[in-house]
Formats: sequence, C-alpha cells, structure tokens
Amino acid sequence: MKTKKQFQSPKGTFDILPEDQKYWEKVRKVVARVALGYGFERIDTPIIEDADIYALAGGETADVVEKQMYVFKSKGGDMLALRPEGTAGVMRAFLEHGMAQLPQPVKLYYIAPMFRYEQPQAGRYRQHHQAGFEIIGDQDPVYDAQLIHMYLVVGEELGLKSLSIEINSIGCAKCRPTYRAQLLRYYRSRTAKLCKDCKRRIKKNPLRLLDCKEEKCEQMRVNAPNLIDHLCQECHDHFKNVLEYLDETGVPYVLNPHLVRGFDYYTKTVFEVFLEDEHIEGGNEKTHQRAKLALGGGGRYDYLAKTLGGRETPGVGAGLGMERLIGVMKKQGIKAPPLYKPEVFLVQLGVLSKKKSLRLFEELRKAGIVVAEAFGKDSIKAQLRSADRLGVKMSLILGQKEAIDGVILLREMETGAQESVEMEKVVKVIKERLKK
RNA sequence: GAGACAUUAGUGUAGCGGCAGCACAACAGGUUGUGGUCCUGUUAGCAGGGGUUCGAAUCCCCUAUGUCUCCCCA
Repeated sequence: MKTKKQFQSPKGTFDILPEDQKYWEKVRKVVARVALGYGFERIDTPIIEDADIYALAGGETADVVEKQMYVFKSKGGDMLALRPEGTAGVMRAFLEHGMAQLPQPVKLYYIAPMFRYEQPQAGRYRQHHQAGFEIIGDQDPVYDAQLIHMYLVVGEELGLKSLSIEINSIGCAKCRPTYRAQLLRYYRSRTAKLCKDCKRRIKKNPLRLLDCKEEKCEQMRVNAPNLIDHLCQECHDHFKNVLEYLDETGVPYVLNPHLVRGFDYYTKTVFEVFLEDEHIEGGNEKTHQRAKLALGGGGRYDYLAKTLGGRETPGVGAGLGMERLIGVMKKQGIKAPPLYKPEVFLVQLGVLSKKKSLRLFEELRKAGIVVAEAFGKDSIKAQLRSADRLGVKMSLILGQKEAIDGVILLREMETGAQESVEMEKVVKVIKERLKK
C-alpha cells in the first residue's frame, strides 16, 4: 500500500516536545527573574513587521537583510517580514508608543521567535528563539556594562559553567568612516591575496574583513589598523568606562579587536558570549575545536531610533539564543525540574464508579492535588500499571463495591498497603499524606 | 548560494545484491478486582521518485530532510 506524504516540520524548524518543555520553562523563568531584578519589563511585539524597518536598521550590507529575511507581500501591498531579530521591532514600539515620555532609560525584555532564511545546521535554525534585553534612552556606558553583567547572571542562575565575554568597540559616525578608510587603504594594495569572500567584503562591508576565518586573511589582519586605536575621544572614553564598570562588577571579559556584528546599527560597544572551548563536548573531533558558537551577542545602537524616523535615542541591547542555551545546559548535565508530576492516581472499576470518579477527580484537582487517571482503560491492571509508570505515591481505587458503600481504597504504592477511606474524607486524608 | 556525509517501526539499531530482524516504547493478555520483575501476543519500518538487475534496504541518478564545512549568525 502506498502511504501518503509524510509531513514534517518545515526545514530548519522543530517541535519543542513535552519532554523538553522543562528546559524551556527553566530558562524562561530565570530570564524573567533576572530581567525583573534589573528593572526590565516584558514587551511582546508582532512576529511580522514592515520589512522596511529591517532594511533601514540593518543597512544594505547586512546579510540578514540582504538574503536571510522572509519577506512577503501583505494584502494591502505593503512588504512585511518575519522578524529576523528583536531590537528593531522593540525600538519601533518604543517610538510608536512615545516611551520617551517615560522615565529614561526604558528597560524591556522579550522571549520570542525569530526567523532567518538560511541553511540550517545544529544550533542554526530558520525559526529560533531569543531572549532579548534592551535598554533604551540612555547612553551611559554603565548600561553597556550592566547588560553584559546580566549575561553572566543568567548563566550563573542557570548553573552554566565557563561563559566568556568578548567585547569590542566599533566606534561611531565620527570615527568609523575614518577608520574604514584606513582599513581600505591597508587592504586595497593587498586585495589579490585575500579569499574571494573578503574581496567581496571590501566593497560591501569592510569591517567584516576583520572577522574572516581564512588563514591567509587572518595573517593579513595582524598588521591591519586596529579599530580600537582609531576611536574618537568620545568613543574611546565610553569604551574605557564600560571596561571599568565591568572590572568593578567582576565580569571577566576578553578584548577582541576583530569582533564586529552583523547589523549596521551597532555603534560603540559590541559583545558576544561564548562558552569556553574545553567545555564543549560531543560532536566529532574535527568539529570539536571549531565549535565556538556564540550563545548571544549585542551592542549599543545609538542611531537606530533616528534611522527608523524617530528622535535620536541611544540604546543598548543583547540577545541570547534559547536553543543554544538549552543545548549547553543539556551538555553540562544541568537538570530542570519536571513540570508534570502527579501525586495520586485514580483507578475506577465499573460503570458506576467511573461516573463517580469524574466528580472525585474534580474535587481532588480543585483541592490542588495533582491527580492522574486512565479513565479510558477498564482493567485495574492496566490502570495500576499507568499509576506505576507515573510514579505516584498513592492510588485511589474506586470499585463497584466501594462506590455503593461510599468508600474508596487508598493504596500506598511503595508498600502496597491498602485501607478503606470514607468518600467524604478522601481529600482531607490525601492532603495529610502529601503533607499539604 | 557551494561542497561532503547520512536517512531502516515512535526511539535506538542489525542487515552491505537473494525471506527486513532485534531491543526499548505503545497496546492487549497471562481465568474472579491489584502495579513494578517475568512470559505471550498485537501494532508498526527500508525518506520520496526514477534507473541498473532474474532479483535492490543494499549499486546508480534526481528530490526532500538532517549533520558537517564555506557563508552568516543566536
């Protein structure tokens, strides 16, 4: 017989199954707790936005905008995009709702799906989730540092080991063009020796030259002008302050002068969080060394608001990849508490007791007792087997005889000891046994 | 967008040109109304499509998906 087409989740997407939900829940809880602790309030923005906000925010060179966005035409004719990242949408909401009228800065966080059209691999999906933090309305370097510190706190509260922060400053509209020109001058005479991608980068996004992993390009970079040495006074001081604040809170960081980020809107501080290499386990030997996936990244974006048509408003933000975070948790053997753990199992035998069970089930549930059942099964054997599988402490057995007498059997699963309890007292007795 | 490898029941696997098997899970039983261990049975699979061959899970081609590089990023 020919089977019908087997549907599967679209390429690069996945189902978060019940067995994994506890990890998600744990991360969500920690993120929310840390966020609130630092004065962040939650914001949820639509999954779709006007495609233009990403085009404007990203600039023409951002790869995400260039070829990784899901863009489609809305019925009215506007171009919409599935959001590839969170910051632009949050800034749009900030401007749209006049949040500049609130005491500044405004701190917002979100946990939301993001979409990118690209070739999926482990840790890279077409739909992934980010926990994001945005601090809008204040340019003080203390907030850059606070955000980075929060990364560490989230990591700590999740029990993660060996997070490391890489940080850099990419300057502002004043100093970056000057630097870019110098960088180009350096590279232009050496174009021939670069890999083909870097040849493209020279034209489109010279800063990305710093990021290439090709060996010949890495060598070339050694003598290339350094971004940090070419910051203007303001950016220099800002960056210095960020580092000082980080020192103050004991955040370990590594300066990485080659760190640049994909979105054009970043200014001054940029940073990424990694896992120390030696703690990445699994995978084969080859991938072992290379596997240095960023858990998250972020930076300052003082021009974004203006780019989107609002008043100039400074901001700094960071995103954490939920899937990657959970992946690391699992690798490091971090446990998450189960979300469903029934305490009592209700067994019913016969038509009358099945009916009576329904009401008892409600009573127990309302009393806050987590009660499981297998009403669809009629044999006591099968029901007790289910009870056993669920690992309940007690089972309640309501047979025909008990139903008529107004009692119920209470079975302690570990010992197998059973006793008869009056129906009216069941809830109370169980509560006592569970020490509720 | 380019390259490499992979895909056998829900899961993990064996079979490498000659009968598609095993384990776990699920479901039903092992005489009356009692779980875990044990036993029996049932359900369920060669990713899809072509080709080579007397014969294909096995060899070849195409497609899809996954994993890994590149690219880029969370």
